[in-house]
Amino acid sequence: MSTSLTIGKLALASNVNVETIRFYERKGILKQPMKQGSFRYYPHEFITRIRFIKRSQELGFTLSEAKELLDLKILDQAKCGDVLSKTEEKIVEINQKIKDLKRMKKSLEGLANCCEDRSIPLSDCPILDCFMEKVK
Amino acid sequence: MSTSLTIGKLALASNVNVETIRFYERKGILKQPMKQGSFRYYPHEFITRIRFIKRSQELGFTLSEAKELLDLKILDQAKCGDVLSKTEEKIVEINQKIKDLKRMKKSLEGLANCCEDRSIPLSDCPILDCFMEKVK
DNA sequence: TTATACCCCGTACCATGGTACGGAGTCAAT
DNA sequence: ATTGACTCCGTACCATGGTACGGGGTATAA
Repeated sequence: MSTSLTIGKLALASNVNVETIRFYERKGILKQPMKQGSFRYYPHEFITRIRFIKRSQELGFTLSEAKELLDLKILDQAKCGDVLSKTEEKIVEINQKIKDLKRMKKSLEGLANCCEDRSIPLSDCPILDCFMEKVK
Repeated sequence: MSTSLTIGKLALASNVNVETIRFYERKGILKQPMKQGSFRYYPHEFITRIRFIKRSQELGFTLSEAKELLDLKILDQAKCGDVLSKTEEKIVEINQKIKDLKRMKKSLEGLANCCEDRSIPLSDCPILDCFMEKVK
């Protein structure tokens, strides 16, 4: 039927691997589509769903978080605040990650400053001692 | 012998799991220690080595990168610059990650601003449309 | 000497996000 | 009707960083 896509067409249209779609189904992230015989047939809406999942990943959500968001989107029993809450939690999480990375970076920079001459033997250079300094 | 540690004592002293030490050995991150019979006996130096690995992880290095650093440290054929290079590469990598996270954060914040009333139904709220906006 | 705490090894399992493969079935066009 | 492309399912495998388990051997102290 013209309104349905086989898994291969869906994969092509949403720019993912066929195996990825099957993987998402096994994980319950995409719901099982109608089957005619043994073949899956997807409405075009699934293209949007897969793009939604990919977009969620780009925004830092895991697949199971993407599933939660998609469930809200589909079931449509949800309030705006439900998505907003998840978004705000993710922002907090990202802020924490940025903080951690900045701390690492600072330590690494301090470490790099331990060494003044790149050519001297490691044993005569304090860099590895700096490595073992306590975390700030 | 008093100068050697069994795997359990080493694990205790370096604050990791026994299984973790065996895992590091299988992965070649820690070299095989002397064996008396079938038992592993570790010089105290291994405590420092494991702490070094853990510290490397805290600084954002993967286990295989930690192995490379540890190899430099142990073989001691290395110049200061060898460690410095890896450190500088890691700083670049971390900067990229920070950049990515900031981009995500910005998108999420923009997304959060799409919604003015948390209590309205998701279907009447533009938040999920904002979700599908193109990546800036 | 015997209890028991520790250690051995191999293997399986966890999460995360997929990819790959092989043998069989099916669909569609020529 | 046959071929070739596509799909089916189950399972294994990849990386990353471990944890858990089970059946056996050993070291040590009372």
